[in-house]
This record gives sequence, C-alpha cells and structure tokens, in this order.
Amino acid sequence: MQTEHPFDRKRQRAPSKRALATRERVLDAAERIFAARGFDGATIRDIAAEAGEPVGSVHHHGGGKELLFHQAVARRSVELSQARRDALEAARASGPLTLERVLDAFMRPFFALAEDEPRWSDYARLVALVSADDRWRGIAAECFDPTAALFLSELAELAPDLTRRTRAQAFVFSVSAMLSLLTSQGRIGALGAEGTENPGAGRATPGQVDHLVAFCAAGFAVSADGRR
Amino acid sequence: MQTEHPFDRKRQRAPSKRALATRERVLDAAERIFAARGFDGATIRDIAAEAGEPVGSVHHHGGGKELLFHQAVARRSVELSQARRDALEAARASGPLTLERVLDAFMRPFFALAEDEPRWSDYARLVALVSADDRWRGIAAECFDPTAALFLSELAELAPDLTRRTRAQAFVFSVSAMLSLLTSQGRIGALGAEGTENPGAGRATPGQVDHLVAFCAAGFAVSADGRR
DNA sequence: GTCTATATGTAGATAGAC
DNA sequence: GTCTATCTACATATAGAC
Repeated sequence: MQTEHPFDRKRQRAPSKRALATRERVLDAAERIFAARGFDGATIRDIAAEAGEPVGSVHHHGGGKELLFHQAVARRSVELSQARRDALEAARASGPLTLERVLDAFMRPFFALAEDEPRWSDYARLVALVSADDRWRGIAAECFDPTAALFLSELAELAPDLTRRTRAQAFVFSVSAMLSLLTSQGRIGALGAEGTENPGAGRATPGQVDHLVAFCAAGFAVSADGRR
Repeated sequence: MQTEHPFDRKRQRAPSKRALATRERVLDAAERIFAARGFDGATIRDIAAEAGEPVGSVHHHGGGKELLFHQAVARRSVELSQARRDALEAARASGPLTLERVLDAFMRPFFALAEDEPRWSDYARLVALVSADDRWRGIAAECFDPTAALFLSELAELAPDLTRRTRAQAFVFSVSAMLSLLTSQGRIGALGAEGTENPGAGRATPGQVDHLVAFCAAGFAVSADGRR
C-alpha cells in the first residue's frame, strides 16, 4: 500500500493537477465542517459529503482526522501571518508606531480577508477553536505564536512599563476580543437586541473593527499607567 | 417504564437522600468531563467512570446527554448570578457606581468562587463552551442573559453616549477577556514565557483580576469618548 | 488517485432483573 | 433507584479492485 500522506517527507513526484484540485476541495470542506461543528462534532463522512468526494478520498488526502484538521488550520496561517506583517510594515512606513496602530495591523487584516472571502470567516472559527482548546496548543504554537511574538515585541517597546506577563495578558485579552468579534456576531446581536441586525450576517463592519482596536489600545494604555 | 427525568414536570415524591447524592455525583462528574473534553468529546461512559456509577445510572439521572449538559450548566448559574447581583448591590451601597466598579462586580465573584472551589474553574470552562457555540444559545439565554442585561443597563447609565449596539459589543469584548483569563492561563503563560509560571495552575491572582477590570473599563471609557 | 466494500471499535440509549 | 446486558447506529480507518 501507498502510505504517502500529506505532511510526510517529500513526495517522489508532484501530484497531478486534478489531484491537487481534489485536495483543495477536501480541505475547503474540512474547513467548513470543522468550523461549524468543532473537531469532535465533525465527521469524516460530513466532510466527504460536503466535498462531494467518497469517504476514502478524504482519508487519502487528509491523512486521518487529526492531520486533516492540522492541515486545514495551517493552510491559511501563512497568508494571514504575511498580511499582518505587511500591515505592520506599512504602518511603520507611514509614521510613528503607536499601540493603536500596531494592534490595528494585527487585527484588521483578518477582518479585511473575511470581508472578501467567506472562507476566511470559517477560518476564523477554526482559529477560535484552536485558541480555546489546550489540545491544539502545538498547532497554535506552530501557526500563530511566531507572529504573535513579533507583535508582542513591538507592543513591548510602546508600553515598556508593563511586565512581560502583564503584556502577555493584555494581548490575550485583545485576541479574545478580536475572535469574539470575528465569530460571535450572534451574541452581540442578542445583547444589543432589537431590529438593527447588521446585514452581512457574521461579517464585522469597519466601524466595529475601529471600536475593537480602540477598546484594546485603551486597555493596553491603562495597563501601563501604573494602575498595575 | 418510569420515564421520570430531571427537568420534567414535578415528581410525585421527593427523591431519597441517597438518590440525591448520586445525582450530585453524576452532575459533578459531568461538569468535569464536559469541561475537559467539550460536549462532543465527552462520552457518557467517561462521565460514568468519573462518577463511579454504572452507565445506566448516568442516563437515569441525566436524562440523556444533552439534558445532562443543560443541567450541569444550569446548576451553578443561579449561585453565580446571585453572587454578581450581591456584588453590584454592595458596590452601590458603598459609593457612587463607576464603569470600573460595575465591571468589577460582574467579574470578580466568578474568580472569587473559582479560588475557593476548583469545581468553579471547571464550571468556567463550561460557561466558555456555552458562550462560544451558537448551538447552546438557548441555554445561554436562559442562564446568563438576564444577569448580563441587568449589568448592561447599569453600564448604559454610566456610558450614555454609546449606542446600544456599541455597548453590547464592548460588553462582549469584556466577557471574552474575562473567560480567557478564567480558562486560558496556559496561553498567557506560553506568550509571557520564562519561569514565572503562576503557582495555582489555572487560578487567576487578584492582581490579574485587577488588570482585567482596568483593561475593560478603559475600553468602555474610550468607546464613549467620541472616538466612535 | 479514485472508489467500493468492509473491518473494528465505540457511541448513546434502553430493557428488565433485582 | 440501581445495575447488567444488550440493541442499534455510526464512527474512523483500511483493503484492494480499477
């Protein structure tokens, strides 16, 4: 049998164009189903049905449920990290960095991507799943920690009075708030109540992102203010 | 067969003392297992083993997996809500309310409970699960929304310039940050890095709670500041 | 690479003796 | 109320023809 799985050491030959397309469809389906039902709630069969592929094909390309999940998370993480780094460089080029501008560079690219491509909204749910469950700390460490560390070191220069731990804590608060805006429009609606549901069901408006960034920047600033 | 399940209309007779104790042990076990593995990751058999009860007993007292989960969440929600309302009244009695004091009344009781009883730390994970998954919106609406609405109306008086929606959003950011501190000490540690892990693995220090409250209060204040 | 068929385990739920 | 045994369904994973 041919146990050549993704994430194995290099293949002998490049896969065919058709095979690559199948692989992409499997990953797209996995992204949607994992996002909607969580890792344990999702089944390979659901994913196969969503991809319009036989069950065996999902195993072949996915390499098992855990690896499939890992792949789905890792796939877009490079583009996300790059968008964040680019935004940071753009901010640096256009004037002196501030807490607010650094946080904006970290957060806004995710919303910008989600606005164009609904797939990125599903991906946001995946990121939230990974962030919330210690079971996936390894994946988070691989896919997100390096960029987080980069931004954290920028924030350190802008808020030098904070201890390392307090800074990490403020950053975790900020990321949690960001993920809640990416994934929990429903909760905001339920509490905000009455008619004015936002149109794009699940997509944040630029104004909401402004608010998020301002909220977190203020939180960072007060953390430095001696207050503690 | 006797289909008398919890949450059914009233029973004919009060259950025996022994039966009540069994029920409590089942709920305790469910709380721990659901907290550790999530709803779909947990199994009735895991819960039975944790409770030291036969599988059938868990079904009998739990009334099925979904109802068991519902019961586990609902059980402590009354005490939590009461602690929050008491803290709000205490704050009101001891001086003029501020954003910071209201948020403190909402957040600190949860940490205070978790500090004494580790069960409350498990419960915090349950609350986070319920908050993160739209599948449980009904439970959240029943167990948490009323108290959230009470605090939100207090916050409305202290930040009258915010729109209803912006206020709800700031509140969701705050709750997300609170839950991240209750459940994600690991992430804070991973980003804060180096030695100084806090001792009580998973319990927040009062200083961390101070920081959380200050962070969120500052966020609320800036939301009102015209900034948007 | 793709697809059908199947192996093996384990899930939630229930029946019925005690 | 408690406990054992069991029903039925569906999970992941694999084998092997094409």
